[in-house]
Parts: sequence; structure tokens; C-alpha cells
Amino acid sequence: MRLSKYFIPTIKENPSEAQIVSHRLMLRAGMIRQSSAGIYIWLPMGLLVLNKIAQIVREEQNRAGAIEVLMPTIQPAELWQQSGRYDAYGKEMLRITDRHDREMLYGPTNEEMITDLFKNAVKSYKDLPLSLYHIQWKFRDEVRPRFGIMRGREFLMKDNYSFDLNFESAKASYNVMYVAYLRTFARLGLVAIPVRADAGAIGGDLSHEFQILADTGESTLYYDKAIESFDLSSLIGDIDEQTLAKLQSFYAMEEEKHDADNCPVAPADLKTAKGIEVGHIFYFGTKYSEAMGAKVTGPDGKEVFVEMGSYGIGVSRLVGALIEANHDENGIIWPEAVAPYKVGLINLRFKDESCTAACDDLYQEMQKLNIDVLYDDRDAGAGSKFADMDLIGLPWQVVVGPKGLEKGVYELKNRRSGERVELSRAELLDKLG
RNA sequence: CGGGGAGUGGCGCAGCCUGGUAGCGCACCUGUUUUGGGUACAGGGGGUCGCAGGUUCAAAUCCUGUCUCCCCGACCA
Repeated sequence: MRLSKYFIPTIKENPSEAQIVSHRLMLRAGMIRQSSAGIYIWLPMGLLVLNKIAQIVREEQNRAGAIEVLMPTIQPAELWQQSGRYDAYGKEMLRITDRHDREMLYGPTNEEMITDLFKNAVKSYKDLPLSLYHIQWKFRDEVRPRFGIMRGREFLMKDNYSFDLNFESAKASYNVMYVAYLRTFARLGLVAIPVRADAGAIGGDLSHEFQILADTGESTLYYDKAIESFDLSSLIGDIDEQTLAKLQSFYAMEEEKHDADNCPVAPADLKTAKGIEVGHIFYFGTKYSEAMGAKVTGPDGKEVFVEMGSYGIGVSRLVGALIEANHDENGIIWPEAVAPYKVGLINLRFKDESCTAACDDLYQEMQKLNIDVLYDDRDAGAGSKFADMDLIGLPWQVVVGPKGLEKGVYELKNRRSGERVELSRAELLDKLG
């Protein structure tokens, strides 16, 4: 993509309303613009990242055997009246009335809808286990939205729902998601700590929150430092009971539940850190199936309420969490897996014909080789181009100017390490290809 | 929901106390200049000062109401 023909409205000064670094950088790097409190427009750079994250989440869900569907954002109140949550959910639910005075709502989550779907479509134990997910916008009318997209009112979530015949099977489904989540966050280059959580009002006894370590996190965690050194690559492939048991035996608690006096981890092995919750998984049994009448006929011919679990990943929140975990004073530092572009090509001297010709040529060659490149071909000063490119945070920068061209070299800069090397054109293309 | 703060060109702000034809920096446009980390100079465009009402000869400025946004806390699959 040529920057001169693109739309990345960067901002030089820090917007006054943005307090935390990911919010500031997303605004400054032209990824988002605010529409109203907790509601954002996703600009091209933000959307590219959002989609890349969603795709990784999707691939890992599919790998775990989940099946993608797409449920609507607008739901009928009737379903929520059946589950009993229509009144219980309170003001966080955005309620809407249509032209026929029917009560509707903008979905904050989809247990009711998926349970209703299941009830109408599945009748036999032979169709179990079943795991359905979608990646859809949610709306929760938070009292105080803040931190940009990290706690917005409208947000993109992957939510998954499992249906099983009995507890043993449900627990296996839960564990499949547990592993899929660790694998997903590992692919994003994040250290995610699975923290035991209260299933709370939602009921059930199996629940974990997945917390990304970042200084600006909202929760304080205490955990066994052995978790950090656990080899996540061992999770690729089938789930090994022992590995899983080991993983789940690691100690990790939120501050409120951490009891220093009775902690099983030796003080020397205990670490504390701030975390951002990016995922939450629950087993909740028959809470919704009973309320809404979702039954299957078992092998013995008797009807039983289906066992359920739900599993959420905050896809849009992950964009912010990734920035919290990957930035410096100059801007964002994208991990390659989610970078909007892999390479930024900087033409230092637009008005120098041979320099521009060399850049144009290199750009075309990169496109031929399928190197994902953003080409800064604007007629602007070198300083502002460097500053913008650092701000946007593409993993690699190729700097082309008359000085280098005289020597026949191109400069390649690694955004994360800051390391610069001078390469020939062939070496450069080989390295990036 | 409790407490605090703010609404003045796209962004960051001054002006308000002490009413008198709206200003600065950045950004933008034109020209010249410059060019390896946000170059310099000159010229230019853009704002009914959140909205509504009131006081006054006169309101960004004073008064009343209202909306929105932000921060702290509480809350939060």
C-alpha cells in the first residue's frame, strides 16, 4: 500500500483524554477515533490488526473443533425473560424498542440465543459434543467506559458455547478450550496467565480468567513463576492429561483471593504482576438449559438437560493489550503475527528522481514477492517519516535515501531492537521474503 | 451511582476573574527553501467560543438550565 493513497491520520500531540499508553498510541497512530463514550471508529490500521487477531483466534477455535456461526447483535427480550436475566442484567443492557413496540436489546453476550438455537436444532445425544462460536460485536452499557477500546461499551468478542451430555464430557470440552486459549495467546506473542476465577452469579465450578501481564493492567495477580517458563509449544497437538493437570495445578490468583498466609507457593517462587483480562472461560452446567428447556434424548431414551460452558476472548481488547505489552517511547512495536504490515518502506528523498525510482522499483518487487509492505511515498521530510513509521510500529523498516543508494545499500531497521543493517537489494529481499 | 474537571478551527491550548468586532502553537493550502530523526521564511483558508434561555447598548466572558466528554472511586463474563 502506498501511504500517499491511504488513510492513516496520525496525531503528533497526545490527545488530552487518553490516559493510558495503548489508548494514546491507538489515537496517535491513526488506528481508531472516538465516536462517543466507549464507542470507536476503527480506521484502516486498527481494522487490519483487529482482523488479524480475529483470524488467529478463529484458526485456534477451528483447530480445537469449534464451529463458527454468526449470531445477530440485536436480540429479542423474550429470550432473556426466559433465562431470567432480562431484569437481572440491569442498566448494562442496552434496551431497544422496535416500531411494533417489541422489546429488543443489543446483545451483551449470547447464552440465551445459542441455547434457544440448540434447543430447536438438536434433539439427540448423538449430536454431542457440540461447540459453536462466533466473533461478533457486543454492547455493554458500562457505567464508566475508559482506557479507549480496553473498556469500551461496544467491543468485539469471540464467544464460544459448548454442549455436552454429562459432566465428564463437559469438563473435557472445557479443557479443550483451556488449551486453545493458551495456544491462541502464545501465537499472539503474549504471556497469558490462567487465573482461577469465581464462576460467580453465572454458576458452576470451573472457571479461569486469562490475564496478560502488563504494568497498566487493572487486576493484581499472584502466581507461581514456574508458569512463565512453561513451554507452550508443547501444547501443539493432542492434549496430554498430565500436561494439562500440571498446567492447571500452577498457582495463580487475583489479589482479592490471594491468601499470603496459606499460599502453597514458596515466597521465593511467587511473583506478582498486573494483568489485563483478555479471556474468561466457564463451565456452568445446566443453568441455561434448564431455564430454557434445552434437552437431548440420551442413549437410554430419557431426556436430559444439556451441560454447557461458555468461553470468551476480548478480541478488540486484545488490540489494546498487545500495545500495552509492546511499545516504547516512540510508539507501537507490533509482533509480526498481528502487525498491520510487515515492512515499512521509507523514501527519504521524494524529489530525488533516482531515489524515488529505486523505491518504486523495490516496492513493486516486494509486492511481487508477497512481502506485506507499506510504502511511505509522501512528499514529506525525513524526520516526520521516521517518526510516523516508529509510531505505527511495523516490525521492519527499509530506509532508502541517496546516501545509501550511492553505496548501493538499503538500510533495514528492526523496530523492536533498533538494530540497523545495510544490505544489498538481493539480501534485503531475501531477508524479508 | 458518589466525587472532581473540561467543552473556544482537525489536535494542544490562551482569552473568561475585570463584558466592547476571537488569538497562539501544531496540522492544512500556495510559493521559496531545506532534506539521513518532526527544516526555515513569506503568504493564505478554516471557528455564530457545546446547546438553549436570560441580563445588557453590547456576552466566549455574567446568570439559569441542559447536553456531552474526561479523571478518581464503586461496579464489571
